[in-house]
Amino acid sequence: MKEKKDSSRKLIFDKEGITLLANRLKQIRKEKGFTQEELAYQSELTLSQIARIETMKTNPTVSTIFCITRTLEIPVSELFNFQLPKK
Amino acid sequence: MKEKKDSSRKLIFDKEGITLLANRLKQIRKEKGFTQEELAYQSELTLSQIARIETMKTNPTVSTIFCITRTLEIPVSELFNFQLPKK
DNA sequence: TATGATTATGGCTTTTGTGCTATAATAATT
DNA sequence: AATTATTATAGCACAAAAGCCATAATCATA
Repeated sequence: MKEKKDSSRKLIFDKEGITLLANRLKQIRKEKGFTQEELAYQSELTLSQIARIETMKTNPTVSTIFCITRTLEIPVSELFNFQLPKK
Repeated sequence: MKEKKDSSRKLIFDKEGITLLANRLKQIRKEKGFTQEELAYQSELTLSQIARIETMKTNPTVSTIFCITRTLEIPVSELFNFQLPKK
């Protein structure tokens, strides 16, 4: 039988926002003196996941962000303290 | 052959943070006079996804959040303007 | 320049986010 | 009370997040 392709389905990957987030994370992490590995370990995430965020390879969930900001001891809003350009 | 169970693998679902986010979204959406459907449509998301966020059924990605804050015309940090309790 | 530390990447797997499509439940309005 | 608008829930499919593990690449610094 022919299957539906449903190829119109497209998930969002907001490159601009993800880039801004990546840069902000890298900046704050260094300011706080964490290596990616330390941040990962204390946040109970993997090193590869931290690296993927900082290199914009992934579109993290808010729970992941919450873990990170808890470790960095900053308000979540501080990690998102950037201007998202309007579409 | 016996297979590895790998049952230790657990993804994060930060219920506290997700609850705070849900409440904040609902509040701001109403203040701005959007229905869930209007917010979904203008954000190019589905109604079910907006409902799932507001009812804490999902752990949204940051790209989804970016779409929403663009529609609401607020900084991302405003949606995260809450105090995440430390673990 | 070699060595160690840190960051980046890649394959594979499992779980889950999100789309889609209905339908049910609840709130407003007439 | 009956309609209508809005919100919530549910099942299925697919794409992707994130775990795990290994290795490559880059950066410091002795």
